[in-house]
Amino acid sequence: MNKNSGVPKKIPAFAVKRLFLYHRALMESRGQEIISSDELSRLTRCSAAQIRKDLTYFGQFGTPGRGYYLEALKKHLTEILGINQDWSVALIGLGNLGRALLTYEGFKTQGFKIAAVFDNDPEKIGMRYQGVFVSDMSRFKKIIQAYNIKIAIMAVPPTEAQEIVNQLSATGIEGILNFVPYQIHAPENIRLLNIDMAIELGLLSYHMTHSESWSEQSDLFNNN
Amino acid sequence: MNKNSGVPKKIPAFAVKRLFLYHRALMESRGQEIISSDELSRLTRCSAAQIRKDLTYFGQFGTPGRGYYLEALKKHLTEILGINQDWSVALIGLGNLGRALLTYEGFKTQGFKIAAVFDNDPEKIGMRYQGVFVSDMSRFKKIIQAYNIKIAIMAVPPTEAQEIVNQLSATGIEGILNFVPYQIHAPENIRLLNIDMAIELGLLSYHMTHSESWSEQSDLFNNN
DNA sequence: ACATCACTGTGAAAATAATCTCAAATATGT
DNA sequence: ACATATTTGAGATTATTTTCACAGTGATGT
Repeated sequence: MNKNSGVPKKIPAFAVKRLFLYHRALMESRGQEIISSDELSRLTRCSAAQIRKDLTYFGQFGTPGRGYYLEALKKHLTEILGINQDWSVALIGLGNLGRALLTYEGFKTQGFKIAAVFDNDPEKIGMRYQGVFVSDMSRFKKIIQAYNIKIAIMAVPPTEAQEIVNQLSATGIEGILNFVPYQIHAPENIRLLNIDMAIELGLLSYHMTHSESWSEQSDLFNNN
Repeated sequence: MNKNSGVPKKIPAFAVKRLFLYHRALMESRGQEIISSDELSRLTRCSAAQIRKDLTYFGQFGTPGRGYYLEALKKHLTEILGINQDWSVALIGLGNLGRALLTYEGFKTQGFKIAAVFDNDPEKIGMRYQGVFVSDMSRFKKIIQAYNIKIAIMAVPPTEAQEIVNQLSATGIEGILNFVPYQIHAPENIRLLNIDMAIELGLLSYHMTHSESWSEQSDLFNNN
């Protein structure tokens, strides 16, 4: 029926997130030709059945009686998740968090490269950090289009965030990874994904004090 | 039936996460006595019905025909989420990300205070950063117990992460907010919550290139 | 006092996601 | 060539979460 025929219709949002987890676990695995869903289950703490089902949303990659060929599966996941292609991203805001994100190794390994940095501090504009030139925010459009940037990482003070998102709308940016702990409203043409570290910490503490009423295998704790 | 009778049995994990969102939106609201689920819906992009249902997991806070008294609801959420109490947390790893987390304002506003910092760089040990003393990791137990710390934020190199988690097990730490992009296995007595910034970025790019096959109102994008 | 309006709280229905099961497929050993 | 052991793939089942729809409730105006 659905043997690799393009992209199937309904893929659970969570399945994709888990696929990234599987991918990472596979990348950490070395020196074996084959890996079974059961082994991968132990590595990721996802059930073997779930792993198999998640994979079948995208095709048939396994060999019954054997398992999955490690390198082949890595390759498939890399393609499915789009990690094979490189992305140029813009970093907006070069405060403490911004500087940390600029040097963050994790982005590079997934093909993300910070190609442009924006700030509105005159002291920083014109400087280079980690080899990347810092531009004034008034030059958003020109630079984002010049580098064909589709994704922005936002780490600015809360008061500035909404205005920046509004401005980004006209630049060709299609997605924003937002670290600003403030409720932002994104225009239609932009996808906004929030990482709120304070909320995560709050969630952890809530969970610690209320573990009884919370299913042990909560998604929040397995898939994040 | 279940009128404030302690904590109800089954609360969806996501409901709690959304409660944090509601709380933040309320904190950003000023100058009105009452707010309706409909107004809060516009602020948070969660449906009004969902807001009402989420709230009723914890009690009845509204007034039919009116809405919710803003200050009273803030207070209730603050209590439910445990934001009224202060938490001392430990920061492990004082690299670029660690330093950014040390100065992150978002934690403070939710009652989290970084009371101890650990690193194994001799250059940093013994120094003060942001007024907090940096200790050697060999002194985990003593310091964590002295400050009655229950939560650790981990931002160390991937190779060290698992070993540190193993060590934390004996210190009284009950929860870890992990920023290390590596599959960590936590012992029974520790709750591990991962924030993988690279995966989030990957998820965003996947979503951008596959928006058709993805429900617009995906949880991953609304509740994070 | 009564009618009207507005909005909550909640059971029921729908949608979504996870788990269970097992037939089918493949390798391995005899 | 056949029996056995293993593991996938996927339909069926179960569980969970969200949405729907409206009865019930408090406020307001006449």
